[in-house]
Amino acid sequence: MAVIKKRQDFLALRNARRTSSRCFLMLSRKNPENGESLRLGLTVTKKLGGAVIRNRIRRRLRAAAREIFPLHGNVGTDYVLVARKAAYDRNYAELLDDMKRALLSQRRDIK
RNA sequence: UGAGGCGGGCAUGCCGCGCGGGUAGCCCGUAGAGCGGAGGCGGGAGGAAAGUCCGGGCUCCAUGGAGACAAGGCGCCGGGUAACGCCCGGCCGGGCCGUUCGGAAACGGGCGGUCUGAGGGAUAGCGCCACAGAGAAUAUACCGCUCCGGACUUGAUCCGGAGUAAGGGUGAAAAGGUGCGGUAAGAGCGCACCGCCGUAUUGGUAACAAUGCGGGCAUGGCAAGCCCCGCCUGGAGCAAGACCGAAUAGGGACGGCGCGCUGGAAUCCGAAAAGGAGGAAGGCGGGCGGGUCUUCGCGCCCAGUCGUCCGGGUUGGUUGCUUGAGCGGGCAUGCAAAUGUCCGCCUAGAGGAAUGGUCGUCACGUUGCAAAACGUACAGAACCCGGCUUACAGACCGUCUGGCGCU
RNA sequence: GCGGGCGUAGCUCAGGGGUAGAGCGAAACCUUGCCAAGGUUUAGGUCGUGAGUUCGAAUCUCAUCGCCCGCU
Repeated sequence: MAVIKKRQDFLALRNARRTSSRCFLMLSRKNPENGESLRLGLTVTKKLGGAVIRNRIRRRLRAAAREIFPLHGNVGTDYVLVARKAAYDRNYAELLDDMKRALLSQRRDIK
């Protein structure tokens, strides 16, 4: 699972399919350059808090993505998660569940 | 026993699965490897990492000297330090407390303790000091006080003149204070004490202090108003900078055409010291040279365009990148900050950026009979140090202060 | 990383040591058959917060909080 780094790549997702959840907003877009792998980008804005809070949110989302994406993610797709405040202290099991639902929802849209 | 102040260090630990970096060797993949994979091993945020308020190191840029100006900062003295606006010690001022002396008291002085101060200069100059008040920096006669003259209504009267800063009142501030003398009433007018100014001596490295002598006192406050004096400061910042290096636009060299003013060399044409072609060096002028200006120098530039050839910068990669004014301990010097010396130790180096979830256990706190539940601050390195400032749950150690209880 | 600016009435802003102001808005009244416009009057302020300098601070100084902007 690769990481989206460039600003341009993030901007490409601006008008993509979006699925809202309590902890995040998920955006996804088919990217033919990816081949058999998928890419993930995280957006955690300064609005959510200081460095400590932002780091924690980033880590939790990343840890959850490591578990869920290989099982339910769509190959050859760029995903971006825009974090929301709830990601800071939401129960971890619920966070995993949210992410799974979001991915399945996105998959259904493709079909 | 329970509070508060000050100082010091600590900042839940352990285990398993994950995450990022490193790694001698081994195994697998591969034609092979310095590449990739698996496992093992070792290590992985702070006291403030924060704010970016100061001071440095480091790196690059800038042309060298002299002078002036500007801008900004600092400001008692001595020491510490790489340096500082920081730290330590002292001086002086201010607040509070205690004690003592004088006094009827108010209050004033001495000594001690403690807290605290952006603490040079206000007789270098300029400026400001609202309102109130008679008068506010060349001080000032409103009510008063005193004396003299006059009036007639002969009195706690009125008018005029002179003297007077002791009293009233205003104000943040009324131009030394208190007391005695003195006087028409008063006044440093005179005297004593305190304060102030000057000066000498002594003590102290010094700030300054003590004492003597002289001076009736001339010198209101504000410089975090302008300013004066002394001292300091070149600019940018690791996105600095270095190396490797795609495409495309741009750069350099050579040649052609062409090129501010002046100047005219070599060379060529010509028989020629005539004339012509030719245009170099130099001069002048202009521009740039990291705050500005002046002066003396210095360096670079004063077109472009076409053709040929050549090497450098942006994306990316590598590096800078962690051994350092380092940390711990002992000893010595010093009141201390700190310094010296010896021994030991190596403790993050990421790059859209590593620590999350959870099981159990441990510590503390709250709730609860208990089981247990919940909570554990402020907060995340980004080149590195020294400070300052701000945020902060909790418990620990040392020290000081007064309270209550017991002996 | 480096640098700059702002914070004053409900809103937009003046005031740069001496009693906090203007415009718009709000409220009441007048005017009108009613509304608008117009007129008169009134209320409304920890001057972001905390210290310091000063007799006196919105103003000067320092610290702090929040917001905005620029350069690389």
